[in-house]
Amino acid sequence: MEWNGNTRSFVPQPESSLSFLYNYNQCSYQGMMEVKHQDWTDTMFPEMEKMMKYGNQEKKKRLTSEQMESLESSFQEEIKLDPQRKMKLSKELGLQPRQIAIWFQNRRARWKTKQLEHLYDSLRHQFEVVSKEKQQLQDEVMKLKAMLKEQGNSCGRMQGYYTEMSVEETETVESTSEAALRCSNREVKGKIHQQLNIDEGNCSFNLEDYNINNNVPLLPYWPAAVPYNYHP
DNA sequence: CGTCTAACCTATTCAACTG
DNA sequence: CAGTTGAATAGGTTAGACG
Repeated sequence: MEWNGNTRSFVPQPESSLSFLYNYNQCSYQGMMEVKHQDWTDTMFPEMEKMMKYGNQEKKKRLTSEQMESLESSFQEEIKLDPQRKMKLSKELGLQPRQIAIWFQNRRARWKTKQLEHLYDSLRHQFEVVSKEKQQLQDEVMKLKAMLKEQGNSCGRMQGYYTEMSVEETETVESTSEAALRCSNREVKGKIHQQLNIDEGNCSFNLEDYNINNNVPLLPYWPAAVPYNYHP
């Protein structure tokens, strides 16, 4: 099948009488309805599916850097592809609309994977901070307990009073530190909830919106302007 | 309300590329 | 040549149009 002069090895050129089956993308490019490849091959032409899979006459080609750049900048503007933009890009880049759609689909998948990686890093960092806080507070409680015990021992006459006080104070200190921990945990939970809510498969925002609307930036290492295939 | 269709998703495949 | 990347496929879900 021809893709802008590029070809794929596992989809051999058909006999001319059957060429319409292989040119469904061409049809859609001319404004006709897109037909899913699997619809034709799986349900109507299983033998042809074999031919298409195991034929080895054509080569799968990658997009040119110009095509990639253009698609990338379009993706940065808006991660979803509306039909007009698809047709515009298709004409500009000399690619089939289906190719444009697939590129955006794959690009969104890569974007989401990156976002999850950054979310994981961010949450791990927050967890480390909270754990450190917890340890510090526990150390503080231990120190205060030790101090109270020491005071109790050195003042025999007031022992009963201090012993009583130490229990109360200990409880106060412990409840204060626990409250602080609960507060921190709530903050983290809130952030998790907030960030997991952003994209459950239906996102209607662009990258800029995403960065602005979230307190914890998820793209510090992968800014909108940097293409996904950029490796410094 | 059920059916159809288009667009989307995730998971997977496999050719092309790379170290 | 094994591992990685990315274009494309497979199969499922969902939303909207329509009778």
